[in-house]
Amino acid sequence: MRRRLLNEAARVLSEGGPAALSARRLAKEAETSTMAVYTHFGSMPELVRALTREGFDRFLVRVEAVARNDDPVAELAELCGVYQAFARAERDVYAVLFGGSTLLGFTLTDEDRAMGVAVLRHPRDAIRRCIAAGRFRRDADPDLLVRQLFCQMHGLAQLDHVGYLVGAHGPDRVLAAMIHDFAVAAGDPAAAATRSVAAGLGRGDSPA
Amino acid sequence: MRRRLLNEAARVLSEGGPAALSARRLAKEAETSTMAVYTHFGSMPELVRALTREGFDRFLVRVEAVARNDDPVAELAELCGVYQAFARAERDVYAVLFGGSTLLGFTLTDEDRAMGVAVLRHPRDAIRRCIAAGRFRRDADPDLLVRQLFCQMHGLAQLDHVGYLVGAHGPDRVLAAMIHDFAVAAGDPAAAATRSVAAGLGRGDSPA
DNA sequence: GTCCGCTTCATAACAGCGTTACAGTGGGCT
DNA sequence: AGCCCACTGTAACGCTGTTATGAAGCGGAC
Repeated sequence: MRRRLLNEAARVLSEGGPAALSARRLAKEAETSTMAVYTHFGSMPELVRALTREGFDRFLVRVEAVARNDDPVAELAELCGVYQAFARAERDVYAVLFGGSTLLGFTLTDEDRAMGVAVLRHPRDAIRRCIAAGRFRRDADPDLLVRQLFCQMHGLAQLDHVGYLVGAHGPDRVLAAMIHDFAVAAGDPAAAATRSVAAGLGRGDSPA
Repeated sequence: MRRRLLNEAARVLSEGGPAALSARRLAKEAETSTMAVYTHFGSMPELVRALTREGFDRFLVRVEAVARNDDPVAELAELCGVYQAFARAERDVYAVLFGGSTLLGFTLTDEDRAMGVAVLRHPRDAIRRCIAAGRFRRDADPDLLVRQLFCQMHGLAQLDHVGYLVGAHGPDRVLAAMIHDFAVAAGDPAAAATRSVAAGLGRGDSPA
């Protein structure tokens, strides 16, 4: 029943948006009563918490699927592409994980956020390899840089979601430019950055 | 009454957060009945819309208060500082303006978003002056760059709000680094960028 | 002055929400 | 068999946004 409630919750959320997620709606979809929510989760916010944990897991799976290769800048670009692809594929879940969406009063705990921070290990390692490979400056600070990149990726994902990135330059164009400029500012030659970004974003699922 | 309801709404929102904003609570605070909301606004979402319009206005006032000076990169940095200061001063309003917060079912219309996009005119003009002054590359695209900067500013503001920017490097450090790297990638020499960012963020209200 | 019309507000109600108290109901273990 | 415990259906409480209804006040016309 627990599994079934979570599955229905994910389905209702993706099909009907955050407003459609209610205890009574869930009970109807799962062919049970609202009590099932309280025996298995305790409250609706706790059910949402379970949803976020699965969301973090799926996010981590995508990120870990990025293969290590001999061009760390391309690898970093691919990680960014995966980030955007996840944000688009699971808009409403992403909004809860990183966008501050409360969704029935649920708010992230420090422990929840730790799961999000844990994902940053991968881009930070990629940045370290960029430094080791001589692409980024030797005195660059991976911890600071990964935070900057995190802000850029989240800002892009959410502004796109909310509808602010319409017009001349779409989100894909902005994404490529941001990664390119990020690498250049970190020390990568412009031509090399252009090549690696194209290679990284071309690999795997396009965020489009 | 209309004014009074809006004032009380802004107060309740800032004091009690989004969850505290309800028609009955508003009616009690403004010493009237819930009907007042419907005669003056039609619905609660429409009242929220009125709140957002005032939010956009206050945002624009802050941005327009940034004085033009002979260092366009510093001016750009100051604009970024003002952006962060506004996001922190009016967290919940900002979350509705740019963060996709629904707040009683309200969602932005294209017209609403146009008010947000209008604010971007100022940083875009600053970027143009950076190009004209020879600080940024002559072939830089202001429209693309301002979108990149927008993403960075929003990502920083919201990740800070949600609580993801704790630890070694706080939001102020990340902000300075992002603007610096943004300028460097656009063509500004690192030393000049460092100086201008320090000057721009030092001016006016600190985002801290 | 008196009446009309219009705006505005108070009361009460409806449907929905999360949540809870209570009364089973079923299956597994002794 | 008997017992216990996890589970669930029903109904209710207090909250939400919203609406129907009626009353009150105000401004202008005659």
